[in-house]
Amino acid sequence: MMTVREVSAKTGVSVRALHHYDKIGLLKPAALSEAGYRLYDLASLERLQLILLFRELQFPLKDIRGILESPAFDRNRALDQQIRLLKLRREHLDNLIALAAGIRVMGVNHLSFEPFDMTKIDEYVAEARKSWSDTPAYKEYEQRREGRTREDEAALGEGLMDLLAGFYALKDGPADAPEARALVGRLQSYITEHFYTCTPEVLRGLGHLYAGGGSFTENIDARGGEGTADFAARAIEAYVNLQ
Amino acid sequence: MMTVREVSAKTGVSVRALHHYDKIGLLKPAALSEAGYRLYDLASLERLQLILLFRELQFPLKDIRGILESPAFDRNRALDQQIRLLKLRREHLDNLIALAAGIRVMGVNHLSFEPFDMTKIDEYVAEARKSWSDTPAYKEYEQRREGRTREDEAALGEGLMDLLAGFYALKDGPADAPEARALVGRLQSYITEHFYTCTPEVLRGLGHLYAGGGSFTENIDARGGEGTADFAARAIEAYVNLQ
DNA sequence: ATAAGGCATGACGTAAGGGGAGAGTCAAGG
DNA sequence: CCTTGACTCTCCCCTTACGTCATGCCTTAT
Repeated sequence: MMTVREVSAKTGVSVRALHHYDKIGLLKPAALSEAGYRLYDLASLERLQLILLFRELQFPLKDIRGILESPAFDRNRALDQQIRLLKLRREHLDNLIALAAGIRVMGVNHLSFEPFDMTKIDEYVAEARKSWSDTPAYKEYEQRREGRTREDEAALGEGLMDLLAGFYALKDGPADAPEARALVGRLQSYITEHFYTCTPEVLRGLGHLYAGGGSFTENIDARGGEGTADFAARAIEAYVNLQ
Repeated sequence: MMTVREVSAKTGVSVRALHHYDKIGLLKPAALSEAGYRLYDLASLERLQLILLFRELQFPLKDIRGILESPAFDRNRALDQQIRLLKLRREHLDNLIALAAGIRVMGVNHLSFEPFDMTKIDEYVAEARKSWSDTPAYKEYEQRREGRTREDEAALGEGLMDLLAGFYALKDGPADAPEARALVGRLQSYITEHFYTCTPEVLRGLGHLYAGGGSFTENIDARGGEGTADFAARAIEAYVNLQ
């Protein structure tokens, strides 16, 4: 667990920015100390890395949050888009270099504004953004998120984590045990009720997300116990297959 | 003469941005129509091109204004710096591409924040900025500009242009005629009084600027008449050489 | 135990415009 | 001559992503 200053030193992100990211819900600390100090873990760093990658491409922080929390989020697809965008911007820079060099040698007469044209990049950004936010599930999620305060959100998150932690007690039984299936059912209802309509497909996606070895896995295991996320994923898989 | 809309179409800069650049004195229209419409000419476009080049590198608009108006401004030096900076940024992008690709194939375990590090670029920017603003003449100029309103500035600019236009009447005589030398003297006093201490060296630099074929030349000739800027430059040269 | 430094919250400031209101202006057609 | 629609002007408030204090608690080393 690292304090703000340590994270800042490791990542180059200012302490103030971390405060900001916390406030807008983009990067919440993994825990709070007794005194209310923000404490971050490796999962936080991982998420921060992705945040910086999107930020580097001028994505609005709100969008980054939306993307990272999207039920459709797929790291590899996101990275592929990032790479494509970065390459577009590199091309853009090449054009600018050529322009500057052109002015340098040809003098004032060389008037040209195409190199400043960002429409291609902007279009790709818009397209990428749409590809993340255009699913009905995401729109629903966004909409519901509107009218909630930060406390509401925290409480809802707690509720979700509590449900997930419940898988720990069952993790030595079969993934399709009645208790496990019941818990998955409650999970699905909870998500549908508070976040977005949780279809079997979405549920299956969540299962993969939970067991994927990333920050979700860590957070869930930190709450329930080692293996919780993995069992939850298997229980979800079994549940969906038996629907 | 083009209206805001036309400039916007040609350059991709929004109308609102042109308003903004006008308000902060970064790019004033070449003229105003009867009704107060902003009218731009080729010299405006030329200046706008440089503005965009600096803006692309995240220079604050205030700094861009300072640089373009600096008595030490040298387009070629500026362009060389721009090219260097653009290349640094391209390197930065290359690093980011490598990082994204690395995460893509190596998964979550690949935690690294160096590619986000901008200190090298920031340092070069700071250095470049200093190289423009660190001359005593520039500092003086900046300081005097502080306490003036937009009207003050416009009036002072008018006064300067009036003086320069005065060279037109003398342009068929010798560059070192007594009238020409007197006018250069008044020009020097005017600049020293209202802008910055106009040493002979600075004066010579201004002469080159006026006759360089850029926006200065055009503006001066538009005010005085064809050949005004060129004669002014020659008169200044003669004046300085005879000091 | 006392000072120094880290941390928190809150309020305000900033840059570079965006967006819209309300009003004047210009060119073309009826 | 008048109207209409497209432009333009000047306020003025809004936004994003933080920077910058101010003020006060927390923690740690001496």
